[in-house]
Amino acid sequence: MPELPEVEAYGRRIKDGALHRTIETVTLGNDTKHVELPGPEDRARFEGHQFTEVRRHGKYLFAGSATGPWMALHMGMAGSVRVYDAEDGNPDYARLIVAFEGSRRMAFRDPRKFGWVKYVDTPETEIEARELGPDALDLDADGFANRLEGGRGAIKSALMDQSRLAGIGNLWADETLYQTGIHPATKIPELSRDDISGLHKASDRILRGVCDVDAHYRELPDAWLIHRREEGYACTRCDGSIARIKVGGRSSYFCPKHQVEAA
DNA sequence: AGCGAGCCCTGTATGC
DNA sequence: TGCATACAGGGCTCGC
Repeated sequence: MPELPEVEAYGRRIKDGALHRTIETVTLGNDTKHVELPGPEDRARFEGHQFTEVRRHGKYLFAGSATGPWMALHMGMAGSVRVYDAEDGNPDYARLIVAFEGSRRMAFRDPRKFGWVKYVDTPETEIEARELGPDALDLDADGFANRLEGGRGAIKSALMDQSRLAGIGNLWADETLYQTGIHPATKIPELSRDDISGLHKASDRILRGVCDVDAHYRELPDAWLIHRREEGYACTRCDGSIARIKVGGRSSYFCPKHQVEAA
């Protein structure tokens, strides 16, 4: 689940339940052998501090404060954040647990172990080090077009390229292309200005829409692709049916009838 | 530059 | 029920 809107939802959980509470301990959870997590010294840096601020850049989440340490989190393919109380017990697949004074807890969960957590001085240094592009929701139409400029490859790969713009992954790239009527393998130079502007409008609308429902997919409009990412399902925009191809090595669901590749 | 392949590790769904 | 296989929303590295 962890693309921009899902990560935004995890950030909201922290804001709603874990801010302005003094951190007592940061401990490892279960089965952490293959998970990249802060060592004892870095974990200890958080003790006595509070998270007063949560920031998200693309798919990266940061919790910290103006004067204290920052915790950077990346969800990988299946990670999530949960805020709960000690008496509820730690959630499954909890890899890192932040214990605040009282009983409040925050866990980084990651069944597939592709995610990570680390100590960072500031979010900015981490964003810079990873060469992330601007957050997808911070781009206006011109900015969006500028970030795609110069690309010669498939539009879907560019939308998912975190150094061009940060936050869009496989799901919402497919959704954006579906709603714009553009084939995922279309080369960028073949797109018109209107195509690019349409992609910007769609991605903005989609990402905000998913944020608005806290990434609860069932609350999204019935006509969206998200509800029919299966080969053979009926398209909601024409009488085509959903197909799957590989673009940039990733499964891409689309409607071959209304998402036609330029000749 | 951009692409595909391979890889990281594990849960879930499917087919036999 | 058990077992094998394919697949999953991310991202890194390598070689062409």
